Amino acid sequence: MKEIFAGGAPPAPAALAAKVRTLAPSMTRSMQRVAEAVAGDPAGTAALTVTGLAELTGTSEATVVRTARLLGYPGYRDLRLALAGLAAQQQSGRAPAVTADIAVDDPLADVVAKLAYDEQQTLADTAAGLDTVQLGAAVAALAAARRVEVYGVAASGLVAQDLAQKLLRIGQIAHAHSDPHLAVTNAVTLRAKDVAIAITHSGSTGDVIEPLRVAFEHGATTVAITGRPDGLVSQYADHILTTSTARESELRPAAMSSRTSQLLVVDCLFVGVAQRTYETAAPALAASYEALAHRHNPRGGAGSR
Amino acid sequence: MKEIFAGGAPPAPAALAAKVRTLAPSMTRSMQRVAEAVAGDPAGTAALTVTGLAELTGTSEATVVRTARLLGYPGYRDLRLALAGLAAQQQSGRAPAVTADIAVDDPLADVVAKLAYDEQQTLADTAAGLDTVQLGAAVAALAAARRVEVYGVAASGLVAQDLAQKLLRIGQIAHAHSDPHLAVTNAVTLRAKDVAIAITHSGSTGDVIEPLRVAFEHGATTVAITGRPDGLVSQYADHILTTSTARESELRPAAMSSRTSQLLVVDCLFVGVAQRTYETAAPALAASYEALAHRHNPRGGAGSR
DNA sequence: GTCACTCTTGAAAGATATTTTCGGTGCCGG
DNA sequence: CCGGCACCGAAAATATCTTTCAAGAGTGAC
Repeated sequence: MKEIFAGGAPPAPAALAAKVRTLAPSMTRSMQRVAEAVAGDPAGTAALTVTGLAELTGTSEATVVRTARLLGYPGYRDLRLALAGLAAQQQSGRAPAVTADIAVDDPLADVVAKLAYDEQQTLADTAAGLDTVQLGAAVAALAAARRVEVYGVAASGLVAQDLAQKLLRIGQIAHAHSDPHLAVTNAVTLRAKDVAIAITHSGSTGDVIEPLRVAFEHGATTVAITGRPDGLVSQYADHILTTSTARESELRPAAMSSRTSQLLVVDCLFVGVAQRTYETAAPALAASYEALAHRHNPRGGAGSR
Repeated sequence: MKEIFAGGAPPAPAALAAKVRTLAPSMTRSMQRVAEAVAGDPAGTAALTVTGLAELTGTSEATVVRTARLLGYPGYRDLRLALAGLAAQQQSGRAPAVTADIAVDDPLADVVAKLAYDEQQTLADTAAGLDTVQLGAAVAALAAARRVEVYGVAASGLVAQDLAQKLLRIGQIAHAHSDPHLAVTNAVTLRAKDVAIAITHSGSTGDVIEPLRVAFEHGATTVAITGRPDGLVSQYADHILTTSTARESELRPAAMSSRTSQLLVVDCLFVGVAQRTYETAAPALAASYEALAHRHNPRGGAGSR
């Protein structure tokens, strides 16, 4: 046998190109061709079988295997695996361009990446900026509430509904209102120990502020979820939960990231309340799950096929 | 800042963990064991041959190959290459970061951090697993649609509304339906060139499948947004957009992460359509913004104070 | 409870891919 | 011109992967 030397050094990940250069002089012509192909296009080479690579380089399988050995791998199979790893690394290496804004001519793959990245960023910002003291106070109020009313319009209206749905599932009496008139009508009936929550990104949506003001003046505990803690809505809020504001653009309306941010806050509220009222929340969650199970058609779903 | 970190949307090989989670429910027991081993230790399994992995998981070679196929690879060889790539990526990009589940006695700060992290993870998984070809097809159908109807109930109903709201803002005729009866009634009126979209995490929500089926049979283009691409809903869908499935727990209902995932898909659809119909979408967006401006009380809101 | 049926599974045969063997070829120096 | 030597590739040998097939497990109907 030829003696592989190299002190039995295990497969070299990224150092492969360097190794090729180092060992090139000690290689025969055919092996150099193989090594060159490998170093030049790891990704492409990783897709080939021994035979394929042999043909590509105009050599034979035996030579390919010999080259792999010389590079320090037990055989071609292992070289190929290392190559796949290298290719993946190179791939992930060049992909930081997602910070750019979304353009009209961006391919869909870029759109997906950028949106995902932006929303991840929004989540991180929101989590970092959320005041846990205020959150704790809001959770305490909710956990002790006799009744919860949530106000929000448009995109924030959906978040309001989401919160109400969640609270309902853990046995709280909660409703969401998108109709400003009905919301005010509803707010009038609130008393102490009731909780009113207003959700508005701008902090200045009159249709949402108004019911919160009424609730506030009737003695209910009020919470504002807003991206502008200095907005008008805060005047009538006992507890203020701040959502983050991400940059927006023509193709990325503000509603998109504010919604993500609001939903995280809502989730935090929900989990917080569920923790506090665990005794009743857990069975309620289980019960609602049970009750809905039959609505999901088992065929083609559960375990089959 | 708190450093929740994120790491943008990972490329193709990284979709593997997400894919395993998505497809796990539709796997047989033996295949699940294999998938688990693969997802749990990519580096370790990449070093094994079919036989080795079969022995490790206590199954047979055939099962290993079947699992590889289910995960979308032509055979075990290719899965192994992907695994090597994934391992290399994990190696270079640090942070496996296995966050613990949310406990009843977690302090609020932990709850916030865990929820934010989980949702970030969900976003990354969704982006990685989203089929841009299917997405492109769905976008094309929407852009050319005469009318768009979106079906969803409960949590998915809110996502449906979100999509409808967005499409409305760029001048499309879109509506969301949560009432199963009305939804079917509505679906009957659809024709070719109309688009129907069903949103269901389980893929087996009868109340949502039914209207989609009707729309499908009436010649409309149908799209399913689901976490279970093998579910019943897919039978009536021309295009299937897969959302990711995160692990859930008692205090973290599935609805939470599925909603995050669904919303990302919806956003991608929206931006895609906006790009395609930029000529009409841009002015429509601007106009709707203008029309709502006066609803935001200037005092204490916009820039003052 | 039993039967009929489908789905799941692994053993083994079959097909590919990789590694090894072995002999041919060309290049030098004598 | 000839023998020695290193290099190389065809083909055999081996390892690995894929497919087939029949038995076992589970399930629903009656």
